[in-house]
Amino acid sequence: MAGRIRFSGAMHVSFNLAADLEAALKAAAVQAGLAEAAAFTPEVRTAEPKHGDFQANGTLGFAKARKLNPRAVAEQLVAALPVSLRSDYEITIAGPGFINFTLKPAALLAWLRTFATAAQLRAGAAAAHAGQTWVVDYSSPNTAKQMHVGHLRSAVIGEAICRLLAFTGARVIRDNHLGDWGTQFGKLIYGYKRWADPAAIAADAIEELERLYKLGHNATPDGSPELEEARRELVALQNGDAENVALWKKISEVSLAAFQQIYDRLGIKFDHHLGESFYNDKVERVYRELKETTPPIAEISEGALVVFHPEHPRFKTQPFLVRKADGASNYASTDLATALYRAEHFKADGIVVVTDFRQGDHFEQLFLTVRKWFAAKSYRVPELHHVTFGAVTGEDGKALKTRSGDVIRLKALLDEAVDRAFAIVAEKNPDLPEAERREIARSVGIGAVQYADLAQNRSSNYVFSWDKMLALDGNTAPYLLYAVARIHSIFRKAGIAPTDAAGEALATAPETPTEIMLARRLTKFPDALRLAGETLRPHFLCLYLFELAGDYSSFNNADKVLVEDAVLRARRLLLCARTLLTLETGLHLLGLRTLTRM
RNA sequence: GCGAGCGUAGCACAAUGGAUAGUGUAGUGGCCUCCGAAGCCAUCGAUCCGGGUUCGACUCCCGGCGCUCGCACCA
Repeated sequence: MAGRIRFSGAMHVSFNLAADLEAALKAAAVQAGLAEAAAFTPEVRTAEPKHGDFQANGTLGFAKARKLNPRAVAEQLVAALPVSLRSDYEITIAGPGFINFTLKPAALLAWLRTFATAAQLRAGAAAAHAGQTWVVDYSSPNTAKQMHVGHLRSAVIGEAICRLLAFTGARVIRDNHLGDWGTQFGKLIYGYKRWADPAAIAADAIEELERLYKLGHNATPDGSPELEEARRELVALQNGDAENVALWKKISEVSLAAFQQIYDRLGIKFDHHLGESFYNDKVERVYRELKETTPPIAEISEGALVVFHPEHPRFKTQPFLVRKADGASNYASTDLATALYRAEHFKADGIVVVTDFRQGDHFEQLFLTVRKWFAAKSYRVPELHHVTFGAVTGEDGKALKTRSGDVIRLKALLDEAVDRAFAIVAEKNPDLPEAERREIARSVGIGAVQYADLAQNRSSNYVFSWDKMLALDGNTAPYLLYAVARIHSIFRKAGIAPTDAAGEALATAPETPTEIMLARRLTKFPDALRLAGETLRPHFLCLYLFELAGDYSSFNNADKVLVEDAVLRARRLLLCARTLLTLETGLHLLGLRTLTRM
């Protein structure tokens, strides 16, 4: 994949230019005969535009550690770089010893010509996870309950991660790990059998199930005979009682149907819905295997089966409760069984679980346990990642809770987003047909909600506010979608398709400051993909796309595209086409739908 | 009590140990006989406190302060 960079002559243009520079500088260190050249890491990074396209920082540390002059080392390295590379970049040594690389216009043009389609971008990016299988566990709501704003982040972030992994070469398995088993079903069945209203179920099943759960919960206080009855319902369910199993299945079905309506709006389609119930008969093997290793990984403590991690400062005393004292399974039991299933059945190379940060301890203990267990049994250990995010909180700064009574439902949030977007479309573009305005409002409104969640990295909590989540100005989805729509508009006016490459042959290298700025930004897409994919943090891609849209807007404002001069026009149309390609590809990776008009 | 995450302009965020800490929004001042003003240009304004490591610290380490959360049978 890597290989030497060649914009001229050999006609090979690499996708990830930073990676090529890294390799070239490493080779140059050997070529230049530097002492301990093998220990030299160039540390090539994308640079601030004012400094160039890429910068190598590695000479500073390398030189200092060996009491050499960093600038002199940098000079030697640059002199040892291949001629082809030196003809593609302006190379300067700056400050204490940074090596700055700025792509020359001809090299920019060569890169833009080479990566002209989504398939070509994908082929370039696919090396990162080629041949790997990744299971992504996200959304994972509890059945019989409404999805509320607290469920949004896992769904949106999880889907973006799936798409990023798939684009960078992985086979991705989307698994919705439903909370469809456990003590709450005893109370729900108790309530259902007494107070279920068939008409209400037909109208809005989840609404009715929530009402029945609350009734069941209130009717079964701690220590009451009613609670004992609810427990018997649960035991009956777990022992395969026909009536309760049928009821449970119905609850799962209507819940899933309701969830799917939300998923459809967010562009999410799961491959599997293997909830906790699926692992009910798979926990015995977990208990057995954790006990039969030498030394045993799990032990009995206070009647429960627990795992301690003596090497860990906290988990040497804080137990991981794997089986309850009454013999019942819990969250840890099913999660252990889940990890094994994913490793064995899906042959996962990587497992990603997307939940809020409050479950951090649980997953840290889970992963520690899985690694020991798999190692002891000689199972292959997949990469294990807990992707965390901060909780969405209410005005009081406390986490939003389902029982608080004033939850904001996901459906209502999405409806509100679409309504707000519709009001703006109607105002800005009253001439569009009603149906198209509705369609635009759907993409803009839902996209704004998705983007608001994806654009920030912070795992700190944020206070829920309609205005913040539904903002349509500034660094938001509408800004990016607007740039896309304007580019489509130009191609409509020009009477050619953005993918029509025929006219591109005339295009020359970028010349004006805004053309060059835009072209340089386009070549950074590989690095944004790499960064977002490696760290499982989609906000790096958001940041890149926002900057790209900004550069495009400046270009669009400064340089007219549809001019008489055929060469100039071709040059600018090429930039428009590649910007469109990159923005659309990137936005689709985030799970957004793009528009040709808005 | 033990532990984890977070603390950056009025507000909301960014910065993969690098150069003069970037953006949005709010404020101020400009730009539509010119491919879409949901836009562009300019300007104002910030790293919680104290040490340390480093050529270089918002970032890493130590000690405080503040907020949120987790710590035995919920998920």
